[in-house]
Amino acid sequence: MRRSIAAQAVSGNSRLGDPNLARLADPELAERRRRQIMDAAIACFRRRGFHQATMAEICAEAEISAGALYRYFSSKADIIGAIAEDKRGENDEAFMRAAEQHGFIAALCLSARSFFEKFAEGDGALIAEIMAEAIRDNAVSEPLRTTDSASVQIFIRALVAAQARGEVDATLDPEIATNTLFATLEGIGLRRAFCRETDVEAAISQFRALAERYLEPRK
Amino acid sequence: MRRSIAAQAVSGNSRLGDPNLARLADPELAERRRRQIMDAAIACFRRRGFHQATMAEICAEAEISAGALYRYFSSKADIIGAIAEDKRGENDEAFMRAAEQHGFIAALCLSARSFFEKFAEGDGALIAEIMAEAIRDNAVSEPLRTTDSASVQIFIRALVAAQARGEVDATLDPEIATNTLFATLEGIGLRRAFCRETDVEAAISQFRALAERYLEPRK
DNA sequence: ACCTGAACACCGTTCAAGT
DNA sequence: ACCTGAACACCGTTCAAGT
Repeated sequence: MRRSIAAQAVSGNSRLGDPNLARLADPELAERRRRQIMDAAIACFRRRGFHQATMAEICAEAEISAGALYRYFSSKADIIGAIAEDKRGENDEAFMRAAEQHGFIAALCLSARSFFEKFAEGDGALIAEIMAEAIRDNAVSEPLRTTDSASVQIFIRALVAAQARGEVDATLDPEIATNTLFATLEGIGLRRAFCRETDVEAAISQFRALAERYLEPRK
Repeated sequence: MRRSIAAQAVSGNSRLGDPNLARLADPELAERRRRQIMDAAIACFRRRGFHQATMAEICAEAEISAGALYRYFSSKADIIGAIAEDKRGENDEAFMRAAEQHGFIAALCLSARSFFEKFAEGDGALIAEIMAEAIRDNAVSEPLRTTDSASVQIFIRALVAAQARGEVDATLDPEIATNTLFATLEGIGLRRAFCRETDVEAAISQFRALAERYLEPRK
């Protein structure tokens, strides 16, 4: 998902304080270069993984020199952080519409599908690597948490609406429940990738069964 | 958890076919050296992470030369694989006893506690890195899956017993339910590490609420 | 300002030489 | 057989020099 420069400026941009990147004159060129490098890096990371892919490969793929790359990203970890930040929130709009039209659980399963499809396409290890890098490195996780929070807020709103409709148990704390759902989604995706199970439909029905029982109104 | 040489030989040992390691004469020395290297690596990985820790550091910590290390492990990934394999199943015995005495869900929360404590102690990134490495590299994941299967089998047996007692919904498929519980455990641990939430009690109650609702008998 | 690419520092792995 | 440690191949990052 491409994001406008305005959107970049609004959300937490970890590069603002970087002295190395402070003297970029043309913001449009900067955005184009970042996009160019990120696209190249995505291709390389998917092919070989974050730690296997080399900066030389990314430079070749982006048709740029190493020196130029480091004008726009301060490190390899910075690139993966930007990629992850960019990918999050892609499905938020689709989720919101689906939640209004088909209910919370149906919308949840729609998000689950697009998430599980990434694992089936072989992005599982990359997602785990991003996770590891984010847990280890605050510089990676901080901007990611900002984006994550935005998604969580959207899901919380939809969950509260579903509780008001009686679709979801009203005694659940909306924030905890949302975080739990996000956690189970990631957990199921990672575990299935670990077990080499690539059936997306099976993953969705596994997640759906869990979500339905968790969210079901008690009496 | 230290495992006997016999146990090593029984479970899937990925080194058997390695030509480099074929001519180890004294199996007792080999086991001692492997232990020595793994303990040193655990210390280094915990301090600095899998990719940050260098082989030189591990060699220094283990008081062994680089050449000697490579007699017992074929690569850095091989070491993390052996560590992960070694750590799995540590709690299986404790779980089994607790399941018989205090019921399935209580035993589950006991396992959850020791798992979440690892995250609180700062092993979250390492667990994610092991996950990533296992997803990416079959040589890492194969022995891990063997150990994982053994744990799953134990939990399945306890789950079936709990279903027979009416403690857990009998319509749940035991294998799917067990895998789902493992996935949610990992997912909650990783997500909380990502969010920098280190409260173990909160993690357990989050997991317990999910597990209780998921497993509760329907009518 | 923006870029290039050689140079630097470092790290995983190997291998000739020693006991 | 078991070990050492220098050497090798490679990679992330920097920086002097060019436009």
